[in-house]
Amino acid sequence: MDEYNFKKIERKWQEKWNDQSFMENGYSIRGKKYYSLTMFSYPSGSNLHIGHWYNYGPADTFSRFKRMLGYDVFQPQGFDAFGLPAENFAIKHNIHPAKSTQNNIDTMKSQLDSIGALYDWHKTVTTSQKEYYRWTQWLFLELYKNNLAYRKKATVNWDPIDQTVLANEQVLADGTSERSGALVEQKPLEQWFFKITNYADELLSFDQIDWPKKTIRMQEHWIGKSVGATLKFNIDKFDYNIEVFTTRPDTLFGATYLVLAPEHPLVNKITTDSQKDDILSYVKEISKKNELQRTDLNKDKSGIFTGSYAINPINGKNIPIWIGDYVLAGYGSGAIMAVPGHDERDYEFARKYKLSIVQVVDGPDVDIDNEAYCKDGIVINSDFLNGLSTKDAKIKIIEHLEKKNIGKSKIQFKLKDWLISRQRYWGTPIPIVYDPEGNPHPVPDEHLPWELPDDVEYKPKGTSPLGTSNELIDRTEKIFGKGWKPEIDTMDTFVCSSWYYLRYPDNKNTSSPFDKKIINDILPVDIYIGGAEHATMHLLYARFVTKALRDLGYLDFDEPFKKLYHQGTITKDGSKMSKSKGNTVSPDQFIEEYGSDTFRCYLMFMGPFDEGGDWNDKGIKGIYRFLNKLINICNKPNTDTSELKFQKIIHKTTKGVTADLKKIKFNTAISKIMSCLNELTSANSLSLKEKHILIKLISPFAPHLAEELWEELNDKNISIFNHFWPEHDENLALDDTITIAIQVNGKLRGNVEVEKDKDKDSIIELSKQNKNVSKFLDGKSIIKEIYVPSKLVNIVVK
RNA sequence: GCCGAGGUGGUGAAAUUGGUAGACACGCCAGAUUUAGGAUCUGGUGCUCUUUGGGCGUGAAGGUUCGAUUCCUUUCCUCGGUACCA
Repeated sequence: MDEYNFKKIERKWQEKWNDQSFMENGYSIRGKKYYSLTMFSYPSGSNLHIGHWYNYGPADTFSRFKRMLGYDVFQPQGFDAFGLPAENFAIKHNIHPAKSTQNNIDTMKSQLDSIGALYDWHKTVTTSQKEYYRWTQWLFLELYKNNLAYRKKATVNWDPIDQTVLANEQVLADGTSERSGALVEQKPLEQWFFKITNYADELLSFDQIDWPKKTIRMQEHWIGKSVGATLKFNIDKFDYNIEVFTTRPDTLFGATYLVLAPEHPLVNKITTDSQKDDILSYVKEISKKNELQRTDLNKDKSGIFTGSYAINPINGKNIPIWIGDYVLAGYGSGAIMAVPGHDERDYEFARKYKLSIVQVVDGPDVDIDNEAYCKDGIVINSDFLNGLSTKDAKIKIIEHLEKKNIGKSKIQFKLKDWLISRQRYWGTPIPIVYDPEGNPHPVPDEHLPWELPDDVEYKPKGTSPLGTSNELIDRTEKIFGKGWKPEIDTMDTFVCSSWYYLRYPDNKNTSSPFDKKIINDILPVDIYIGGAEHATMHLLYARFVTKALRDLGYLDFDEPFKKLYHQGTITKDGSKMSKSKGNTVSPDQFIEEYGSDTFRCYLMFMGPFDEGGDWNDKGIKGIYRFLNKLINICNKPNTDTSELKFQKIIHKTTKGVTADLKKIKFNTAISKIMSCLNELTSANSLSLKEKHILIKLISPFAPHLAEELWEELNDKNISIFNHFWPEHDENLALDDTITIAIQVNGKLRGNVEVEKDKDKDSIIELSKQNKNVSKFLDGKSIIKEIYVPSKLVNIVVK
């Protein structure tokens, strides 16, 4: 090759790879399936950013490697095309979202081509197309018919900017919307939910999957299982009772007051007249505060006495009932029994309001005058529980409570059902209609897809845009009868993405979402590569949907993604790239200057794939030099047989690169090839055999250049990716001589080069003779001689 | 606070059953080539000293060991996640 004309080469091979007949030429399917998936993207209309490249480029390198190892690699790509940005864009520019989305997809697709990834484009999906959302609607109806989708009035997270409801997962810790940044409000509305809580326990089992530990931890934490008991407290002078959940029933004798969440329904009913004013103003004050402000109260809990007393069921004592902001309405029953002696929060509250603290657990480092004792120990001051360990006391008291019918053991989850309705336009319509009495009915199959109407007023005004569509209303009445009304909410886009990986393999099926046999053959996904930010949303929803469909008989596996890998984040000057910070780096100028192969290699060379790194403009040059070096080496004259030392270098490199690639260690794999090329520069000539190996080693990293060199030096019409990955010859990969390090008292004093099978004694003898070593031995007595085979000798002297 | 990951040259980083710390690359220095610059090539490049050699060095302080980036204890810092879940 004369010069590295990457523009020409890259354009040429991107076209050829899109030609299915070329890619099938010489390719025999080798029977081992490999489903390699990256998280599909939202078609935004602007160019690909570094994040896309850092996800898709390395993932493609791994897929190509797997293909060359003989796997039948399935690597699809598609578009998560419903969602707010398209709708907001439509509002702003007055373009129909369907149109702008399609434009964006076209741009995005050609952009994706520039990465040069081997995508099975004939298996693509676009979630906003009716050919796809028809089956998202099917999914909804299947769940609905099987009691896994339901409607209820709920206090929900309302985003006042986007004018829609958000899932809990979309509300950030500070109480703002993940999307719009608005402070989220609480609003009671009729909403659709998926019953993900039915699967809470099974979702906690990660036995079958190879996922990053931190992601598993996050899901565990999100699901939040805790084991304890619920118990009922009667209220003195009232006919109500308060139910609480506790993980420490063993400390019931130490419960000295109850606390209700300010929103608890009994608050109004049990507040005594003397406390009414205080309680009302407190509740009012709390309700004005948003989530952020309430969390900020962290350090300073507040509360008010209701004036009423509950009766501790275990000892009959009257204990005051308070309301307090540290009790959450949304967890458990919204009420707690406070055991200040053995709970930090209750302790703090009790101290502040001078409530009594009773110690009921004893342990080695108890200091009840200064802090709560929250550890296990021996139960005291608790009548029949005295002397038991807290563990045994739990069992015993639950038995007792159950017998007396005042409590029972209970497992509580933090996980809530998945709220899927959205008051927005650009999403999958919920295929439900209401009869004149207001009862919901599924839209029958023959009317699916239940199409998204066109004649809507997009502008958000607090009710769903679909409500403005005359067509939808007419359609509903025409099909179902006068007085029938359509559901006007659409689905959360996470519903679309919860099953797209099931649709790829059978994307053109018009009679079902997918063929069971096809799916069972190719799923689960063997490797799923994407950002860690989806840990508790998409990845949890997808697991739920897979399990639900399994139980409904549509597929036979338990988990969608066998192996999960999170690529790291590429930062700029130490912080995340974002438009608002103005620190984004566009790949375009680097592609222009160095080409796509160089760019993607550089991303992989920067550091470990799962750690990401900080972007530096300068380093990319080294990769460009490296690829040019490869061209120079391939340009060297051909000989029949390469010199032995060069053969050895290449086999050693093959061994190392293969091992690194299997471990997804792209950075070290590339550095090994670099070292290899550095050594090969001194060769006057090389055989084609060695050149072929070299090109293959680089091919997953720089696929365009490799194809071009391959075409030049080998098969004219068969892609290098239809050939097998090279295997190294172990004998050639090993060195004949090895360098042994010589230490005296653990300090390096010299080296000695020996044949690889030299015996221990003669190596030690040779070491002692080393000039620099011997001077550290003079006049000393040798205490110990340590020999680490093929590594080092350590002589210990005194 | 809790959970997870991490801290190694001027920079990105290598180094795993504990065995030559800094591979590979950027940058920098010197040389070659060039009218010059750029590009390319060759050599050097952890710090330091009394430099054919030595001392120090993987956030800090201890410990185990013939030998520690690696194992143990204590501690500091950074990043990601989470946040009163009873």
